[in-house]
Amino acid sequence: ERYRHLVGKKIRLPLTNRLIPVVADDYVDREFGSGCVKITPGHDFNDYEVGKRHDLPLINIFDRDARIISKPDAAGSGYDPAQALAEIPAQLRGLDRGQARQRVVALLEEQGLMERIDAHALQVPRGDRSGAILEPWLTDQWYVQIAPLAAPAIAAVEDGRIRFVPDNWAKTYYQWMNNIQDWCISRQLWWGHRIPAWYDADGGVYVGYSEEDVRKKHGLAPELALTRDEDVLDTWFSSALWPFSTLGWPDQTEALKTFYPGNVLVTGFDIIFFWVARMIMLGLKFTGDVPFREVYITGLIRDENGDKMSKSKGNILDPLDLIDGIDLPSLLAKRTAGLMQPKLKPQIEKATRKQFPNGIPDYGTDALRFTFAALASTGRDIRFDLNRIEGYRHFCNKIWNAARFVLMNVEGRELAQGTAAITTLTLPDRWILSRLSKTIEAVDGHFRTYRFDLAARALYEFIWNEYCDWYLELTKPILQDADASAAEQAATRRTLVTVLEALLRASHPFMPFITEEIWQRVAPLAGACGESIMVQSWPDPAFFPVDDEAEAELAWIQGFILGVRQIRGEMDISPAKRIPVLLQDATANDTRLLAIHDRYLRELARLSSIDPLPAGREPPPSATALVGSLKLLVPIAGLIDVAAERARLTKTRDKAVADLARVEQKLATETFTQNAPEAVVAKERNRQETLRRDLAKLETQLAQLASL
RNA sequence: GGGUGCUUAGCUCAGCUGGAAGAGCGUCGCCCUUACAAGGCGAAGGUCGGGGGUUCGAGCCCCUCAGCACCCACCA
Repeated sequence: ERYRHLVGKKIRLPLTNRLIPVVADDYVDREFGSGCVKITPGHDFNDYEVGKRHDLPLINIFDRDARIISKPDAAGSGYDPAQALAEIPAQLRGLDRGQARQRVVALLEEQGLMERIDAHALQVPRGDRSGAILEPWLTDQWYVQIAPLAAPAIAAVEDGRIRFVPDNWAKTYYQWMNNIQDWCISRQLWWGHRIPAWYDADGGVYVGYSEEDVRKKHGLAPELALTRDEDVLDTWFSSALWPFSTLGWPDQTEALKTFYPGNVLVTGFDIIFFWVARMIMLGLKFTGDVPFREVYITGLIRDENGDKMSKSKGNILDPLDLIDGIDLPSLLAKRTAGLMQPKLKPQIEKATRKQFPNGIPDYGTDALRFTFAALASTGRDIRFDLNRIEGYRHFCNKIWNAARFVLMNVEGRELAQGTAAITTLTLPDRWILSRLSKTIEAVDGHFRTYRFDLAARALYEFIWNEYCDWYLELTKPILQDADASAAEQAATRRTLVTVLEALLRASHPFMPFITEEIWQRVAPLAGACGESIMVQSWPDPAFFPVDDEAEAELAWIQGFILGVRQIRGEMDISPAKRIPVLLQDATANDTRLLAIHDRYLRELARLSSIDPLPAGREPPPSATALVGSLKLLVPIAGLIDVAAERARLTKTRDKAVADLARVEQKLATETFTQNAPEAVVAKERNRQETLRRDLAKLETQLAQLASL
């Protein structure tokens, strides 16, 4: 190696005249520059390590304002402070670091020692708020020895006394805890818990709860002057004391005994190290028990670009602004106020103008809250999308309107009471009660597993797609039909209210305000009493009968109506126009259901008539839909375009052909029929049959169209 | 350098123990049908990042490659 002959010798450092040793170390990249570097163990992390390996002295040349020292400083070790000062050229003393660096270069040039200067990019640490370059500086700090705290804290998660939800976060926790360093707990800030250490004039240190405690503990004379350490505790040390700050300690207060440990801690994954782990360590240390049983870890809200929201980046969304709305000028002012780096202001303004050209509309508290619940899936990033919150504002509106419909139809009218409320239930009543029961059950389950997104979705789907889209529509033929019996109408009204009241209670955790508002009017009709929905019990799924038969029958009705609607939609037939429908191949069950439920089909599908195709009669040219084996025919003469219907049927046929081919191939594979569970095979067989049947009907229909 | 996670419809994301690809928003048609046009009805749109493997069967399990993100960093 180039410089091997120099290792072990000493070099006289220019400017300071100090003799320094030449050492060899892997840290230096020999390919870079001269392959040599001057080491400064007192002011660089990497150099500090090198210095430690070669036993170099730590020399401090900065004061606390990062100026070159102008008087002896005790910081550092292995070198005489007075000599360190003496070696610094007089014209550098007291200079700011930046100026000092330039002066050093100038001095070297003056002395003819500068060969050349090459520009290169180097990585210097910067303060993340101010952007200022950081200078490592040797100081005395307080440390907590971590190993004795960490071991029990690791064990507590390993043996299940603490459970992370989702549980893969335990890995993150272990990763950190297994590699944890001793903890520097002293901070040079003016706000915080002060370090409980006192010094006497000779540098003696005494630690205790208070000065009084310290004097007693160490038998110090009252006249001995003590000064308390100026430093404060690390924020996370103080935070880790949270259970005790709130419940009391070191005394075993009543509150501590009652409420410690808590059930669940809710926090973001970025806080696992900072807060969760430290609370566990200190909790175990001081009480012997864990501070909580479960830790529910949420994702982090990010902006539309996926960036973490932060004040200094100016991409924060204030929840209040989403609730109440904010105009653009106010939003701009808010995002650019008090910036640590004012130069970012134009950039932030530009981005804000682009993203919110009209400010932010007022979405309301409920919409915001529901949105957060819906977004709380198991992922780690949540990209905040205003479209989502807008959608859920519409959902709030939907509930409001549904409630209006219910109140309009129920208030001041007769409701079924007692057994009549059960015995006279219509099919839609039985169906919606069954669906309600299952929905609550599902929401219940999702709450238990902290899947607020799935719980929110289950409610959303039930309320919008089942209660509003189907049930409310299905009540209209009954409530608005002069021929419907009073008993039926009363039962329907009862069910409208019962289901609404229950779904309000189920939705209340997600949408506290709108549910309360509506509940106040609905509760008396539902026979519920109480001051507020807040203190009502959670709906019990067992209270609403599950009725699979009703669900099956209603599915048939839906299939029928959807079939007609599809024809209508594809053929561009006005929803207002009533059309006739003919039926072919009706089974006994089809005929039975038709007879009972005819009114729902007529109204929801907007039909003028429903007639069986007389036996032996050739069907007229029609558009077709299948409900099971039942064939719906909408005569198309003068109504629709034959080519369009042919295209539509062809598409359906092609899909059936493809599906059938796949199923048959599957069933032809011996290994499948041998190895797959019977239920799965049976399902495929069933599907094969259905597809064959449908396909036959579709082919017939297509042939018929072709003959036109 | 070590670790963790992500990649599914134009966008934002679900998809539970492997058994026929889903939602919202957006798009395209038809509708102001007396709860709701912030709405109703219908439709289009995906070779589940690439490649291998295990399996009768893979969005899901294993390996590998690519891209992205985050955490820790004297040490892993």
